[in-house]
Amino acid sequence: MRFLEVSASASGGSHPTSVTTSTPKPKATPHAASELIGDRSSLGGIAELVRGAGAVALDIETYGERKGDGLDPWSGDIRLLALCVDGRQPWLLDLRTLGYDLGELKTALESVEIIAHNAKFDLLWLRVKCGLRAMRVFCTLVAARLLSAGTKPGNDLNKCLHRYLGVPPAPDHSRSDWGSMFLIDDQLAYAARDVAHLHELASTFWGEIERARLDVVADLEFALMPVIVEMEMAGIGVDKAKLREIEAKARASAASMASSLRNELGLPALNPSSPQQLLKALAGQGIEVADTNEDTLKAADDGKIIQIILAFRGAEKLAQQAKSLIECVKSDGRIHGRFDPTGTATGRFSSKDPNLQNIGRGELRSCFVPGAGNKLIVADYSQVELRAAAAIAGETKMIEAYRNGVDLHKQTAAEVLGKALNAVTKEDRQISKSANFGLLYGQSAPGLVRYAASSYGVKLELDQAEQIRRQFFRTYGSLRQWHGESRNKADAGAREVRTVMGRRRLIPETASEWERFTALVNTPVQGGCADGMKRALVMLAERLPAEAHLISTVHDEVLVEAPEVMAEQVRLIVQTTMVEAMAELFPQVPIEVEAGVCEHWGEK
DNA sequence: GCTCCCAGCGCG
DNA sequence: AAAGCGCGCTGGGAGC
Repeated sequence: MRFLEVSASASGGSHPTSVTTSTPKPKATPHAASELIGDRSSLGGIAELVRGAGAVALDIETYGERKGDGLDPWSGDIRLLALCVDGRQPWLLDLRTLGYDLGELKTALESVEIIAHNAKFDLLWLRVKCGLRAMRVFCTLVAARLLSAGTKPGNDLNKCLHRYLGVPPAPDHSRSDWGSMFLIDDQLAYAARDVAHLHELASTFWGEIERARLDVVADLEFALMPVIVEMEMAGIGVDKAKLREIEAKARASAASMASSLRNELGLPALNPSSPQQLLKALAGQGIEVADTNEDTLKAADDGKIIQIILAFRGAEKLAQQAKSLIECVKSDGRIHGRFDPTGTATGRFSSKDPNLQNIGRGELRSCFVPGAGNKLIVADYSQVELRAAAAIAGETKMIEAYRNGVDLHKQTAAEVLGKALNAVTKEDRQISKSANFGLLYGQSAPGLVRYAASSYGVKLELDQAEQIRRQFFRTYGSLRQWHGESRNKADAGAREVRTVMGRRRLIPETASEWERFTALVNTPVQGGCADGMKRALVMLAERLPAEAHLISTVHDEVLVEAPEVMAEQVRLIVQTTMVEAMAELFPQVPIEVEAGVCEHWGEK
């Protein structure tokens, strides 16, 4: 199958670590003797040995003022670069003495496979500080996560070394002071130990990956890693002044809502951000509710207080998000959020610092803008999870609709409500939209009522919802059959589920039958689409002109920044590449991508 | 003063 | 009997 070849050029298809079993294993000796290298004349020799080895284990230690958890290459510095080729003692390079120009060593590192635990972290720093562009990567953290997806065994290096190689845990010095004039022996021993076992760990992992038939998806993840490093380094431009305006406005609005709330309730000390206090205050007004979340409040709407509470929350959330975005802007005026391709159980990305995958769809998105002379290309898959589900279940009725260019939500409305296609109202379509997305993953009738209300503002009676649900599965019989099979597997105690690419999610022994069922129907769809998106990103990195950059991705959406003069050309590349990448995983169903050239993210 | 968990909510 | 899934961030509040 062609999709097996996606990473061929990037990761080489074969891993040196997997064929080194004939060469002597690294001697896991103590490393107290490791000394710091601060002399540039050593770099050439090290480069030569690295080049000859074909693969090098790598780890860095960083320092600088950290806000909260974070330390990033735009405010911090690399102190130590630890390298190790198989069978030799590690080298500890003092970059504070050597500087960031690695000379021949840079090109050597770019020509070999780099083995690291959480390689994306190290590679981002080395990319920003030293200009290093890794070509081939083996990340032992990614391997560990692919093997353990769906469970939480703890995948930090200590735990992996212990679990897979039986190496006893050692004290963690990663957060010690790496900026001081002299590093103590414990620090050096720690840095050396971390890289010393990586060849053996990678070799063991590759065996496990192949045994679990996760090699295809591992190759994809490894090929993706340098692409994500480039994306994080590029970052995304923001209009800071506009963000400040939004924050100020939202904050003022929240304050005014809060005070009118205190007035209405006669509670001058009320903190409307406290669900506890709110619950009590509402009870005082005769409004008895189980909790204060949005759906519950809407259901108990008195026409006055509830409205103010919701308005307060909306304004508060907006102010918060704007504020945290402003704080995330680095010295280059851009936001360099983190994307974690193996941050979820299903294979989707997670995103943090800031989370760029939950930015409100309102005015906030218009603050994300291209740099001078550039445009944004904003592209997203159209209803991709529904298409994937149709392909997986073999639901010809849906597939035919897509092939014929029929509006699927409208068709579902017509079928489910027993109307003619041209008699379907806007509200009918909205109901069907929530049915399509919710029922797909096992949503019940009461769940459908809630979902329709909160996501689409559609009021639905329970018996209506039950009717819709029945009719939905009567219409889409193959979908019902797929659910039935999944139900049977769940009842039989299924312990894993896979995407078409072979990505695996383990189902814990302790999972209930219901949890098994939802994992069984959800993962192939969500994870399968994630696989397709990741293939698209790798292919895009190869196809985009050098002046264009991937800058963000949100599950089914991609943002690219490109010079205005080539924006249209880039738009076309993005669109066709995304379609191609996904279609190869789900060839049964047409895949569609909408892509536009935009002045800001909110423009769609 | 710090750490941890929960409720609530933003997105796909 | 009843049940959509997947995330990260924030403030409140409890506990140390």
